[in-house]
Amino acid sequence: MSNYKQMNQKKYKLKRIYSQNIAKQVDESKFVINYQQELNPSQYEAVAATEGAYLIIAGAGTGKTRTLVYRVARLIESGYDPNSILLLTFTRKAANEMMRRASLLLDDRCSKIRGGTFHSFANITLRKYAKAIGLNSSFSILDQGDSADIINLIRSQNGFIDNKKRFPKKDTLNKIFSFSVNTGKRIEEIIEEDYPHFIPLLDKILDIQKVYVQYKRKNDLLDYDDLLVYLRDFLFSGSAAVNALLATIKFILVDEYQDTNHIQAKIVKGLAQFSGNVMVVGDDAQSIYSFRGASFRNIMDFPKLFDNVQVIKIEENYRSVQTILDFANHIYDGAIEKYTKVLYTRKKGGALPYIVATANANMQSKFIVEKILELREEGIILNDIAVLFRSSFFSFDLEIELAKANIPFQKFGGMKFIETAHIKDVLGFLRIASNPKDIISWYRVLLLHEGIGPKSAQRVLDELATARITIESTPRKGDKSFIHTKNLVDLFILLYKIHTIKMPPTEKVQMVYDYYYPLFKEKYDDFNKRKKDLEIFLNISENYRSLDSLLADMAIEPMIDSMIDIDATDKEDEYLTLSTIHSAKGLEWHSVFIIHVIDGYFPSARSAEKIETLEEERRLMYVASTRAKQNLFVTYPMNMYDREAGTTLSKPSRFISDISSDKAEGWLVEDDF
DNA sequence: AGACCCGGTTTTTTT
DNA sequence: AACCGGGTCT
Repeated sequence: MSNYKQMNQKKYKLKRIYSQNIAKQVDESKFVINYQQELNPSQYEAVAATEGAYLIIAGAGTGKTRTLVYRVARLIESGYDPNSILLLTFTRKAANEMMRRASLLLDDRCSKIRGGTFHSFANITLRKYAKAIGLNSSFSILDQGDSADIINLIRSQNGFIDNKKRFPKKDTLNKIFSFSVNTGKRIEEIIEEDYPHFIPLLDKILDIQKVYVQYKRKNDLLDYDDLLVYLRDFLFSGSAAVNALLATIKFILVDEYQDTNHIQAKIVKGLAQFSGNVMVVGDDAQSIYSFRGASFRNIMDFPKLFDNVQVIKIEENYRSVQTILDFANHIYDGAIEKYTKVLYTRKKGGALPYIVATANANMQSKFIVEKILELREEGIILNDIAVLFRSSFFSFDLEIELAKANIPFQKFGGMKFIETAHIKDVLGFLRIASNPKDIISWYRVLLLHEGIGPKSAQRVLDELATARITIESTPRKGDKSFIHTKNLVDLFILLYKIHTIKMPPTEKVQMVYDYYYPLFKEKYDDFNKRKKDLEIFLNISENYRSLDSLLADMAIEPMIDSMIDIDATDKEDEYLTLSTIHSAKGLEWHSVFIIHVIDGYFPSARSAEKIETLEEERRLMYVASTRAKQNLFVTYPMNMYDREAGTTLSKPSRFISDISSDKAEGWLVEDDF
């Protein structure tokens, strides 16, 4: 690069002027917001920073979001173009929330910054610069299930399976491939470490991956990992297109940096490779995504990524009472490797967290229902209460009890709206309309029809491949093609219409709905519950002007959860939150219950086998406990049958079993509830 | 031959 | 509860 050469020829050394120093000279009175007064000193230091690279280590509840929000406002107040600020967050919900808060703080300019997840930013960027990258700008995005379906197709073809040996399932293969990309580990290593029983099948597994990669290339398909990989490669391609992109981005802010993986770290590096203006915020104690290739070491390695990285620690907790912090600190004390200091708060006192043992799982549910009603009597509304759990299915029993007691709730995590079979069915039609080469969707849609199984579907696909039939034109009468004999004419007419005719996406969805409804009713016994989801989808589609953007959004950020388990009471604005701990990230409640804290489930028996996974479970428990502001209830049933191990689990989680009585109060719930 | 049904097996966590 | 594989029915 020419710039680089010039620099080398210079005889003198460039010295960076630290932004801190500049900040001190800045006349604070020119700002609308009184930053110094509204922030604590370390928050202020982070907020006042302008140029340069910063690592903000911010413990749980220390006002991390607040800091980012104020920094955005201040950059804009300082005169920087909102569009030159890029805020990368973990979910789009988080990004929207920050922009909303910044707008309230300052003004509407704050909503004009660029924000989103790594994946959504990749999606937009790759489409915009598709030509320079050598991609088809209307590529489709594969979600996890789509990837697995393709892998399944490959797996069942080409004689990969011989019936004698057990062969990895589609989800397993998908996981292995994805983990390989996200960690940079070779497939061989992953198999040896985590799936030693598949070592004899290594060659076949590698072959499947090869075919999978080719398949994606050929059909303009990108899975989640590809989005990141293509973006990274693009950023380091040195092309004019990259320079054009980077010229428009002056400041990069990254939230939840502890949960990024090495590709995302490279992307951050790539984005700030010229400007060096980057601020990442995170907490190594809250790193809970290593299963996705995230490494808490990433945050430790950040200072190596850029020159003169300044590290700012924010340690005063504003969320929880001291007793809860003591409890959380105790859990984290047991960690093998730790970097952050102990959190402190000025909120002295508070009740001790309760550790509640119940006779069985149902008793646990009943206790929680009872306690929630009590809290509500005390004036704590349901929105201030949450029940958290390690795995989505832990809450099944509780959901039944809540329904019995008429307590409205919303569940987060677990089954996603978009992953429900009926929504995938509808999307299938739309995806064919958008990309007639989408074989997976064809397959799915064809199989919905009575009398069409894998073989007939394949015949239709063959005829499509040879263009004997096509959706570019309406099927004519008298045409003797396969679709007539199998009565698929109506399907082809529908697909022809939604593919060809110009109309708003919502009208297309409506047409699909009308066609699909009878099939849907036939396919699902519980179609009445599922119907709600279809209506919601119809509503969502009204917000879109193009089918492609609807489909892309559905693949990347389906923010809506399935309504199957939720009854009508949920339309009320007061509701209890049920959430996986992962989905509770960054949130807080007055009172928090953590359920199923029983050894063998949390930590799970599998994760207890390896130090790294066990440590991650510990951090997860830490994240869960630091969500609470005032009350924390940790509950466990003393009698849980574990099918896998064939034993009965009864001990509390090892993370809390040795806690002293000055840190938590033990309770026992007896039968006579 | 191919669609459909049934029963045994296996479950984190998410973009 | 969903998935896979095998067995049965049309």
